[in-house]
Amino acid sequence: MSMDTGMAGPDGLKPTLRDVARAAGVHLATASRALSDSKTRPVNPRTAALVRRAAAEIGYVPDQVARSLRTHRTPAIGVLIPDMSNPVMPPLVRGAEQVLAQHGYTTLFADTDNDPAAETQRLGMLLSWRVAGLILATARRDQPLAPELAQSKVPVVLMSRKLDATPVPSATVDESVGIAQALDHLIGLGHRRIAYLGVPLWTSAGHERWAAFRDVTRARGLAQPEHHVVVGEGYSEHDGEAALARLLAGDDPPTAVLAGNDMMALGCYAAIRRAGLTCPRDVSVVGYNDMPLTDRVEPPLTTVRVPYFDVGRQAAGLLIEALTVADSTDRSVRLTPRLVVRASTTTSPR
Amino acid sequence: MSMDTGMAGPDGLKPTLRDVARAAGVHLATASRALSDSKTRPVNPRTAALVRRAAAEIGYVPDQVARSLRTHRTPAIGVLIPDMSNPVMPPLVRGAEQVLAQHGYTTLFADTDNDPAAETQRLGMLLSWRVAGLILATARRDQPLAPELAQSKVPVVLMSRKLDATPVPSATVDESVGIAQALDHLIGLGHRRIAYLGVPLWTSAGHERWAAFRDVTRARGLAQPEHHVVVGEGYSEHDGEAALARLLAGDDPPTAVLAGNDMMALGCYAAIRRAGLTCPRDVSVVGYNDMPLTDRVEPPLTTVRVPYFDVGRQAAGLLIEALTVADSTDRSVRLTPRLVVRASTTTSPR
DNA sequence: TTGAAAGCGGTACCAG
DNA sequence: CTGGTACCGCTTTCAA
Repeated sequence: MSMDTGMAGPDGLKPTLRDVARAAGVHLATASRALSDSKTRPVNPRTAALVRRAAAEIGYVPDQVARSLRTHRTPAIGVLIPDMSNPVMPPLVRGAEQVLAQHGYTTLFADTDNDPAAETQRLGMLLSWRVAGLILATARRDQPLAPELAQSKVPVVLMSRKLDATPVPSATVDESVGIAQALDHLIGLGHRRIAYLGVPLWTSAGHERWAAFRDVTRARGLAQPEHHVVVGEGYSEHDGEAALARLLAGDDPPTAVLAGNDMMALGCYAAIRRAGLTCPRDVSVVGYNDMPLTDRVEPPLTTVRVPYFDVGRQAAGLLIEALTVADSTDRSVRLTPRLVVRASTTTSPR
Repeated sequence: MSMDTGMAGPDGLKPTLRDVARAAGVHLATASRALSDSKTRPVNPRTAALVRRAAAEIGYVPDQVARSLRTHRTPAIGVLIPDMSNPVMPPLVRGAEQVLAQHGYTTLFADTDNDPAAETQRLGMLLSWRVAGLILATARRDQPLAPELAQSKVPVVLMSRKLDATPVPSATVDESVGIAQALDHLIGLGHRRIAYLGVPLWTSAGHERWAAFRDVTRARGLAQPEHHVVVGEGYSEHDGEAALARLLAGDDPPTAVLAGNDMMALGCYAAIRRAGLTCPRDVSVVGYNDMPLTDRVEPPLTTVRVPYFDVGRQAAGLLIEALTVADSTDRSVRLTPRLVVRASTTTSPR
């Protein structure tokens, strides 16, 4: 009842700064300064060494929780991901985590499983931790930022996403470049009837790819029949297959297809095969994202390679900047994708 | 210079419990109890409602940092991953995060990039947060647990890994089942000269697969020439290709290959092609992990499907159990993989 | 350069 | 059932 209260004994609980101070024979405050060699408060080098040695000996690990409470600075960043099994996510997260850790930040990870309820729950979790900033890969183009975020002052950066209405800093990819490269490649091969099987428009990337397809085809003077542009709610292999199957059964089947992602492109392979045709001889196919193994399918997929790892790094970089630099104008970063030509595209049959 | 210090004004910084109490016209302590309706301390329902409404109105979010400091309970779990771009990792992480979040825990994520230095750094980070527990997917079979962990009392669970010496709870897969199924499949097809191109032995999974291969071949009475079992430091597609190329150029080339992972199996495809042979006609190939798109390569890969998502869920479950149940015997969980037969295997040519 | 002391935002024990 | 209050572990003024 006398020595068990705050008692962080040598072999009891985790050693605290007090234990270090006692072991080094200095005052608590001195120990603090010695360990966090603050430029502002000088400490006698010999004392500092003493303290540091004592700390090491008793295995002292500073308590980030206590520190955060006191300083109001929480070196932790929340990262919200819609679905980690989407192959574009791992490199994004990996890039972000790498940069964050480099700067001393801990990554608070949350996978929302594309579920709004889960997203709200996770967001509350992260916010209650008083994270210094947030990286969102979950934003939907047409939806506002969660109200909790809007009013809280936590800096937010969007990763591989953008918002229509609200200007939030973001690291994204210039989709129009990817689409233009893909289209010009096909056009160069003589294709004129090019279909677009897009991913849903509720992500900024999906919307931009779709818009770019329309813009570029128009700019190149391609009279694109409306029904050759199909964008639905799905983005799976099956969605790609179904969409192309319909077009191939129609009056004026396309000679080439640009898919909104690689899985849909692979679905096109199936549709082509099922129609008794061959890719690329009868129909050329271009994918998007260059996910792993797309170079190993048959035929190897021509696709747009997107530097997601760098997008992740940049997103983290933007956030760090917003956290450190004072005036940090709301900057955004845009990276450039690149078409990778493989064997799923060839000259137009007609 | 005057209102930026600790000022938690109504429209200034984040509202605290004090603001809530004031708004509701009750005492700080009462507000605390009302919001965390603890079973032990009864609160008048009307008061509670009052407080909750006030909290909602001023947008109060409890400070997890302050709470943790006081309670010594930190609802956060550190998850250490060797490399998120390894296709087995995303489902593992996703599964773990899902369960952790379900139980109110925040996931502190760290990717060590397979770098020991980074691992130490990340571990320190997580430990300084006083995480309630740790999930490690980085453990190397033959290495002891990091000393920081050994002495700290933080519960640890290994995910998809095990340790030789130290008994640490783990969620893993019964590799011997996967290997046995693969081998029996090949043996059933008439193969007798079966090579094993393994992943490195420093993961428990790698070691177990290798050991299982030896055990099962012996048990089935297959006289396996030593040089048909090749295990090196690499596990890439190229490593698989090189290894098999060597065997195919030798005296007694195998008629079938069991690879330690899918990428190596795909490397085998290349080696076979390059040797002027055909898979599966001349050489059958079996992979391991069933990573995405292995069903779309040519020929579709026969491989062992491993339930990594569930392994992740189980790992988190074990940790939760250790955190809640008192006696929590150091349990471990072992899931069962399953061979998926596709087109890269067929009857032995001789 | 170091010691003393005041909290950060909560929780929980104690008294009323 | 509610009010008062001592802290959790650390940083940071203010004095000495």
